[in-house]
Amino acid sequence: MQRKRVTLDEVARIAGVSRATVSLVVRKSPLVADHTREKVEQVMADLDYVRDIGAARLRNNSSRTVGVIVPNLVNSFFTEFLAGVERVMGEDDRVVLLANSQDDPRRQEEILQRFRGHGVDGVILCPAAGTDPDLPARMRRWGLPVVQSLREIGRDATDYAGADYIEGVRLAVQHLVGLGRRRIAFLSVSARTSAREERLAGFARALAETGATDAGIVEADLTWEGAAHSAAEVLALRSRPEAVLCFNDVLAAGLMLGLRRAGLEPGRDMGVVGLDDLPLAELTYPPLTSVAMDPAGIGVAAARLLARRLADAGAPVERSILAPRLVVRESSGSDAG
Amino acid sequence: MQRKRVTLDEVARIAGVSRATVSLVVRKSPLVADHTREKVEQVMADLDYVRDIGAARLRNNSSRTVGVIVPNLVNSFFTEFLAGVERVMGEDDRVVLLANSQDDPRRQEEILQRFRGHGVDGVILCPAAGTDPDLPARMRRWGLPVVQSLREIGRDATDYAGADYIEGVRLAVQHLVGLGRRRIAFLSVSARTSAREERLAGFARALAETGATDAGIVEADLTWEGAAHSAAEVLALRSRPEAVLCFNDVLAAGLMLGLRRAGLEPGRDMGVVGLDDLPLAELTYPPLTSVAMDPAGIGVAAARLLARRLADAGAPVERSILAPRLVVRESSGSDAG
DNA sequence: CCTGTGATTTAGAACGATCTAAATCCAGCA
DNA sequence: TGCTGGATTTAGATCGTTCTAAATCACAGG
Repeated sequence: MQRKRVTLDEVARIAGVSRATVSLVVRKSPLVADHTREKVEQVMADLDYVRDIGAARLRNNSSRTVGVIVPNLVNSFFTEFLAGVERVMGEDDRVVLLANSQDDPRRQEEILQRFRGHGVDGVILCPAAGTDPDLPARMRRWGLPVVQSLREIGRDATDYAGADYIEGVRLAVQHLVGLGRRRIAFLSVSARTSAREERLAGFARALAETGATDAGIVEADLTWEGAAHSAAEVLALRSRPEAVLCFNDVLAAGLMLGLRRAGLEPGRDMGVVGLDDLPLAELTYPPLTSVAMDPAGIGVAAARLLARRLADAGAPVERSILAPRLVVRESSGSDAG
Repeated sequence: MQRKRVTLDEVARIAGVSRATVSLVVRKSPLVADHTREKVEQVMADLDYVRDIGAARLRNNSSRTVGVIVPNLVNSFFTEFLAGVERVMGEDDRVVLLANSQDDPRRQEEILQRFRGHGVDGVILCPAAGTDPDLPARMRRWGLPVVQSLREIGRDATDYAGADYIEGVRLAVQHLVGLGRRRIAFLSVSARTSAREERLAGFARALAETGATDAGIVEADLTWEGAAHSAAEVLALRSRPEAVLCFNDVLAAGLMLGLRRAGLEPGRDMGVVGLDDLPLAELTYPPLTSVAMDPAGIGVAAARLLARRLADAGAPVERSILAPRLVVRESSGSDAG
């Protein structure tokens, strides 16, 4: 059923040149004479020739394929990230192999093996929570270039693209303190990742800098339902917080729902700030104050880092950290309030 | 720099058997004797052998790779769809090549050529608006199996997985009419796709069935900002609608924002119903009544259809249409109101 | 001890490209 | 004419796997 492929050989035969010459034309080598090139290109167009990249890779070791592993696909943060990666790779005539680790290191391992089997040129990895710290070293042993992104295992083990979470948290805390809300709680997630640690560290540091008080740290599942349920826990904290800073916008939106169910008005009775500034932030009620992390930009940066590493395997390890930006809406409460 | 691959040959040499035998072991053929199999498997594990799927495909024509083309990645509808596809493919030890057409037929064409070059076994396509109706036929000529999903070019040209949009719209209209809201407007998108046509057709049919009146059709960009702006247009319709049915939840959320800006209370002053039931629907204020289309389930169905077609190229064309489910929240207004 | 049979194993040719090294072409010059 | 050198072109090996067809093995039966 499968129609037989048009091969270099056929093109060569019909164009009356050798296979090697056609190969040179395909690769746009300057070695071929103009009239030959034109003739060959004409034939390729006529026959609808499509170069078999797998066969090419077998010989020259470049599949123009990169793998991307994200821990989930429902949080639009990762999706926008992915869109950024995909755009750059597409421009560069590369193709993205996508896989979802579901934040499970075992699945992640299987995926990596599959990627190896497919001969990917490199991988952009957002490591699953609980990933073996040895992974970057193993990948190096495999000869598989990798860029970590959004999260990180073993600092400086590989190139890395992310946002400055610490600064992001600082912006949020400063904003709240500026509004007069000094008792601040943090709504965190349970999955242990570098992103979590950084945000928590940033929280502690920002409290110290601004002199605000730590009203406590509450953990929730990374779903809006989980966050909604945690509202009770937040309200039961020894010293009732004046504001809650949330690990991300999904949690923040869920928390606001939970607060409202408890009869409170987010923004007025309790300041709520998210992190990430997903499109969602604008649509909640009240609109959510958040810190934009530009996931698409991070994706672009990660893709560029990988492209650079593929071009030069020996380049020094590089980190690309994007600056966050505070987006004030209504959920943090107004100055007057 | 790139570590040399461990090949079948090496494994064979060390295990003291032939390349062919190792190949049989890799493919779990029942032809090899148990003690041989064990010996070879041991060596493979020791050497960390990874089979080169590209080389395999070159010989046997199965890359265990499928391409997926979606028109965008920011709408979480497509992401959940993708997650469903990815899950099934992963279980089946296949890998997903992802690409984003940005609803541009030219980009889509480039992507398809790239996929062809990579030797994908098949494609799951959500055709870009404005795709040449001839595309399915061309793909057939290429010998490239395809399943269309979510949208469709040329009914019955290929396998198709989607939701019953017409029924979904009917559910929504019936619900609104049941609440006593009989003058209903439709907030649509501008991009011409089969999804749009179906929903519009469903709207007309549902109006006829229920005896509700068509308050008009308004078009917006497929962004929440666009929908927010269109609120004015909705309010200016000759006969002011009692409810608005929206092409999807993103538009519905934006519309509610626009209505509130105009001083109206969605749900009370104007019923709003979305389609798709994204996670977002629960987080808007008021929570959005919507029709669940189960995008992940559609993704699963699409993947299964493709797997089936790959197993049997001659199978009859099949359509897999999921039933929608109305999810009543508050934005449609209460019975009492 | 030879032969037939089913169970295993294998040599060697594919697959479709790229690479290397060498061949051929062609003008310019002695 | 014959030689030289740069510009083009090419033959043939090669990448890592699978396929085909045939070889080999082990053992039962005669």
